Amino acid sequence: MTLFDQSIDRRNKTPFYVQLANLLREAIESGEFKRGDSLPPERELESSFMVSRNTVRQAITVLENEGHVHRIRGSGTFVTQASPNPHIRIDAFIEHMGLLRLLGYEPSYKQLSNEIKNADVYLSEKLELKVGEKVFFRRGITFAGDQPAIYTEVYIGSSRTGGVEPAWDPTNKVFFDFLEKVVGDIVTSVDIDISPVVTEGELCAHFDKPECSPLLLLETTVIGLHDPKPISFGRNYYNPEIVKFSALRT
Amino acid sequence: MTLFDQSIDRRNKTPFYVQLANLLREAIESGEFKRGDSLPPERELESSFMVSRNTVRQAITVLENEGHVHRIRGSGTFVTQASPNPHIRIDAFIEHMGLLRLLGYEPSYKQLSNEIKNADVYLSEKLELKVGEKVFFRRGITFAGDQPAIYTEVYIGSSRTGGVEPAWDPTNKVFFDFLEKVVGDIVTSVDIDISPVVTEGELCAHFDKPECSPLLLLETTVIGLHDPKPISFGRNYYNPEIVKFSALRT
DNA sequence: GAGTGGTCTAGACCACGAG
DNA sequence: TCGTGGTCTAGACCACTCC
Repeated sequence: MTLFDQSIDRRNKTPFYVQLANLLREAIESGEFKRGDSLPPERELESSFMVSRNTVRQAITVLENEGHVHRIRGSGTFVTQASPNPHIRIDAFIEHMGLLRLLGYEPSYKQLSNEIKNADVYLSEKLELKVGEKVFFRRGITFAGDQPAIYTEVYIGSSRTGGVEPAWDPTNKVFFDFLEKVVGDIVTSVDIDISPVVTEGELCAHFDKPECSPLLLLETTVIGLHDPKPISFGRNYYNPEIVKFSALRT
Repeated sequence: MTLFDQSIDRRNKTPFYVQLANLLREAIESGEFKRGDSLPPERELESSFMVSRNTVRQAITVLENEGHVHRIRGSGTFVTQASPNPHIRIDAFIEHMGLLRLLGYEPSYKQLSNEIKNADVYLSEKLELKVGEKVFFRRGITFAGDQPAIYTEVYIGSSRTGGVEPAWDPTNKVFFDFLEKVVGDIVTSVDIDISPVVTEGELCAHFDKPECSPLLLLETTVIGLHDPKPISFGRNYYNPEIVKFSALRT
């Protein structure tokens, strides 16, 4: 089944450009187009798939943003890479359970505590609220099988929940869904600060590691749609033996 | 000078959508549109700036990819955030000297060595060449003022340079230009693996830190246009006190 | 129902790369 | 000079949100 044996399903509600991007991606991943090969020119795809050139360009843009291809004006569109590595794109919008499942693990979550705190100076800056204001705090460990993979601390300002204590429903495993329900807002973006840290104190026990083992810390600020104030601030410590992150510069 | 006081310069060779994106970005950064505000609807921008709606959409897509705005179908386009933090986007295409300059430091580079090695198994996989094949190796430290900021090791397969030893011209400070000249290829993308490590042995001396201090390691594989084989593989250790990375999930 | 962003078309001309 | 991707236009209809 090569690329041109297939076509766009015009009755399918999936946008044409998404369908075409999928076909092209499959052709790349199946090896029909190898690294360094050029893709068929846009005008050829246009006539072959009976769509407008803009639609073709939209499809190729999808692949470009994924890092599958790059375009050279005057020359063509070329297959970049496709190094299938067991790494998670650090800019991917994925929550912890799904992430570990993607890496082939059986994930589980163990809650360590769930309390009400008062915001200190650092937190008040991160969540844009007053020092001393009530914040809901939850922390826990996500396991990959029986290995501790991620230690998480999350803070949610009580003003964002209307003062209501967030009820974590264990049947609802998707953190962002939980967050959206709790604050009644839609998550639009997550700011991430990346830093390396070492295990010390409590962290050693959580990760069952000696002192001074490296961990990756991602500090996440979740931004919502309706209220410009951050929805939550969290610290996520990743066991580098289990969760490996990657990025791509193009 | 508000947004609608300005217009697109049609004699300017800068694409209209770039000009419009710049105007919108300035309006956001100047505070004319605050976080959570909605941008003017696309059809209003279309008529105000006398461009087609596609061009307006292209401009807004630029801002969206930068994380400045996000779109909600049926509602509008909203200013996300532009948390002005002194962090470097990890997916930004910037080399070390420019990066440190951006952070307000006076950068300098000190070469530690420049040698020819034979590829070990790990390198042979990364550079896609045979074990034992000749590789050029260079390592050094980039300083931020007088503080060590980045320790770098770079490997370039000798087959990619035609066997010629790369001559690092100290007047040419931009690494990618150097790389492109050396291998006669165009850099198209850089794969990055992100991991936390701790100082040990030689690294302690390079960074003037005690053992077990955290460092961020970015392993970079540089991909070129014409030859699908990687151009270079490098290890970059960042002092987290000086270089802070961020990412954005949208 | 009115207004918003999302998709799509069928053209056009320009800028660049390579032969 | 020719083929490529880059930009741009002026429409059209759909899907969704909000009133």
